[in-house]
Amino acid sequence: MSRQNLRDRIYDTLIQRIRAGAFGWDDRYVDVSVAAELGVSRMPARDALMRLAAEGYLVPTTRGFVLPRLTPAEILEVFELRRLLEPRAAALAARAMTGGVLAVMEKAVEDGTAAVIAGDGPVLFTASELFRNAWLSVVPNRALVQSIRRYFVQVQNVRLITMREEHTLAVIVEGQRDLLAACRARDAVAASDRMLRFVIEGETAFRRSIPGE
Amino acid sequence: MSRQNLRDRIYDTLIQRIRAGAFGWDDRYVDVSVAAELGVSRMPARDALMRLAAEGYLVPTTRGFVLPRLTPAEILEVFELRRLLEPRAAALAARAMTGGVLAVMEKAVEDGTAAVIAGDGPVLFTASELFRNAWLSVVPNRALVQSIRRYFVQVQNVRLITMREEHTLAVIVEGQRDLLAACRARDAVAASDRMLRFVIEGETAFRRSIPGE
DNA sequence: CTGCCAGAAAAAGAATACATTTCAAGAAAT
DNA sequence: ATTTCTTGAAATGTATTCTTTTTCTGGCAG
Repeated sequence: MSRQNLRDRIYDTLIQRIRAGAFGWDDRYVDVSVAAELGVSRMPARDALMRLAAEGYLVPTTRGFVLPRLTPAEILEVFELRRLLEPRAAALAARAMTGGVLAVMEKAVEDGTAAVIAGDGPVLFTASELFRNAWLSVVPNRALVQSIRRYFVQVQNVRLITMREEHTLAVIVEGQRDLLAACRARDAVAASDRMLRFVIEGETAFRRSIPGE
Repeated sequence: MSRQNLRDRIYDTLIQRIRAGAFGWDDRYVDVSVAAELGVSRMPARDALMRLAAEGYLVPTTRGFVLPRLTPAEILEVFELRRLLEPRAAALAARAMTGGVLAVMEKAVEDGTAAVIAGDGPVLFTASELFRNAWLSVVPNRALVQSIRRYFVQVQNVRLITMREEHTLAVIVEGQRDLLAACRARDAVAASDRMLRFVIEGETAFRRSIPGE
């Protein structure tokens, strides 16, 4: 769905890169560079960057836009948010689940399972994103989904760290499989419970990975 | 707090107007007009307007920026978010409450009480905002606070509607008074419960105000 | 009288040019 | 050798101008 105006096209391009993890912590986005690379003038690039900053995906510095560097404490704050929002969202999704979305989720779980066996973190990362986008798409509360999406970039950044451990990979796919089962059964309660457990497991794994804790 | 760059100054000016209700439902903000009025060029005005749009204060149309017209369904979605987040936030605030913030809250409740007696909606509106900003400022979870702040613009828009009823005004101040008491006692449980009740009361009042429901 | 089409005007999108700020590297002085 | 000041490059902020898109209006035809 290519939009008409350059601003949104550049926004889409950049956010894809950020989500894909193609953008490092030491890299900087500068409007002129982005504009030159994508063959437009500064203004659309600037608009896109400022929008990304307003949404929390980037932070503006006096020397380019960079990824927000989160302290462990801030990441734990996000986990608290996840505990509050995602169980409910999963419950709503399970209740409103459709066959088409279910199929997408099944495919993602299959790919994720294969990735775990192969020990391939990046592939599992992509599959997780597909899985998540699938069930979020049927949640009948746009405000709730938007809130979840807003912080989820940061969740992905954390995953890139914690997913280096063998055990974590298995936990992720296991959670997805159970959530899929709950959605297939339209069981909102089971979906809620499993999602809460999933978030807590993620938090536990993260706490383990903090050096000084 | 006069910022350095024009963009933020204009942003502050416009958001004040919006919050004060000085901007009507049929009015439009156009960058050239704003720029001419405030004596700057189009770009800072444009940046400010786009930021306001990104934050949900305005919606961009092909003929200027206007106030968002939320459907009742969308507003109810926000109420669901509030039920999920605000009780927890209130609990955290009560536990972490400080004397200085408590004083601000007390002052806001006093002003609000006077406003209810005088039947002055706008003054209560301002007092509510002060009250809310006060307790939010001590919540030790910035991600949570940010999520709440993001949707709160829409809450305020709803309040401007529902606060026309006499009864609603009293309910708001009553809720604030109880919440203040819970915070003073550092009682997180009471704060959580009262906040949940408060949100539900607001939702109920709103449902009543919907014509076709 | 009504409906449709064309043209004008208004507003946003985009590009370019100009100004200001900030960081950092290097030189000079202590 | 270290610190501080100067200077310049890099990046952001602001302004102006041109282009594109959309809407409103007026006139013409059915």
